[in-house]
Amino acid sequence: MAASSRSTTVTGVRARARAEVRAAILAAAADRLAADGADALSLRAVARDVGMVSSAVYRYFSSRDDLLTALIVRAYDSLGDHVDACVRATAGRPAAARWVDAAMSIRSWALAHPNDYALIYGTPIRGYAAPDDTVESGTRVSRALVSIVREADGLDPVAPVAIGPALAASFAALRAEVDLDVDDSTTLAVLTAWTQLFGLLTFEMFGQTRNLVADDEALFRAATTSMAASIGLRTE
Amino acid sequence: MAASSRSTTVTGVRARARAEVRAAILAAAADRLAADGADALSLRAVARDVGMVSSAVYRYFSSRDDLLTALIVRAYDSLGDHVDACVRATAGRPAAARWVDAAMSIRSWALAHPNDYALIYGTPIRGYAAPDDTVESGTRVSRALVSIVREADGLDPVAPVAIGPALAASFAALRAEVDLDVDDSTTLAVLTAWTQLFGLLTFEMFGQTRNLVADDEALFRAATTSMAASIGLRTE
DNA sequence: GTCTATACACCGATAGAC
DNA sequence: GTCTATCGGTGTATAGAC
Repeated sequence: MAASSRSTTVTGVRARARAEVRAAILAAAADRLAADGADALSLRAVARDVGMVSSAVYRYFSSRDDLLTALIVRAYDSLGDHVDACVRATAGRPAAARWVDAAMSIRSWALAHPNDYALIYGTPIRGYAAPDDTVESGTRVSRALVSIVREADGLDPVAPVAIGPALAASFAALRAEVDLDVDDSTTLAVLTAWTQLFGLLTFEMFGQTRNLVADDEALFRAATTSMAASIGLRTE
Repeated sequence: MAASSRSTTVTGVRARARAEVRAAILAAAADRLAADGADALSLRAVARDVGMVSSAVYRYFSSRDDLLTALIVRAYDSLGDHVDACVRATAGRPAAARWVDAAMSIRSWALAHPNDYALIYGTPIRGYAAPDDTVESGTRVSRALVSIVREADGLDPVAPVAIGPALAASFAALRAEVDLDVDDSTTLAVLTAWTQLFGLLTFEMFGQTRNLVADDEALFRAATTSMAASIGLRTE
């Protein structure tokens, strides 16, 4: 009799209830994260918020790190959605402007979700190796930026840079991975622009540029505009 | 009689003993930091290492944050010494090579002291506003990089970039602060190269570039070489 | 002044009753 | 699957011995 209740319908219901509780826990954890930051995210506090006892949460997330991993994926997807929407909305416009717009949209997301930004681009959690789950979500932003280069209506040639054969091989594999057809110097320029974008943004988010300039947004716009030019993206 | 012992000599001895205990605690904390990272740095563990009870440590550091602040200053100075030595050692050589060498020395320091790097360039400590003590030590690296530009034997002109009047005013103040005499476009190029350097390094240190290229050092060298050129630093 | 001892309120995690 | 109880750990604070 007990065995007969193990139908797919019942397990389906159970699985759904389980997924709902999991989602509720995750939502509460996201609220805590936004309010207090990842450091202060306590599994017990999350449990209290959803009306459970702390040990019950362990049925849904095997550890605090597991919960954080889910929050990382959630944050990556949130940023990915944000940037994808921006890139889609600017389709057809000049590539240089699209690059700057995408950069500005990343910045606006970061300013709106500072603790999420810190979670994914800040110091990794101690003894924590990002599971494969996070990799796919994590590359969405890079792919969105690359798509702007790919869809550009012609690229101005960039100043040639000496690149060794080993690095050139890595670049070729990278281009195949993201379906981009440019030369090595442009590949380097894209990578450089990418790291510059997040370097400046991370500096701003983490206070390294405090009192550097009066208007952080203006600096960010100028810097990303400059980097768009260095890739060879055209302004019209 | 008790009052007579309050001579400057005695307080001098006391102050010295106090400084020595403080230094011992700080050294133990630095060891813990290097071994386990800032997250896991516990005041109690440090106290055990130096043979004290946790509450006794509070006589020397008013809180865990206070101890972390001292470690931040220590890390900034360690990096500052490292880069200063590199910049001094390359005096007279072509500016582009000096820039790349300085960048490589920053990277080698980061690789040798990953937890110190995370402490100063990673996610800020929760609810922690860097005291003024850390600012002076924190700017040493930037000043070292700027000195390479300042001492360059002529700069190639950089592509002009449109910069608004407000940002130009900030740039002028910045140049006065670091004693650098270049135009606005070059100022932006220096800032961009600076953020690119730390952006790529942070990406590497925090695992964001894992599986991106086979040789991270080669990428770093190529990227910083490219940025040196974008500043107009000459190769001979 | 410096240290010990102790207390408080948390935390992540686990064992085991129901 | 959810609960209570518990363990060993933490930062922080205070009282009091020397």
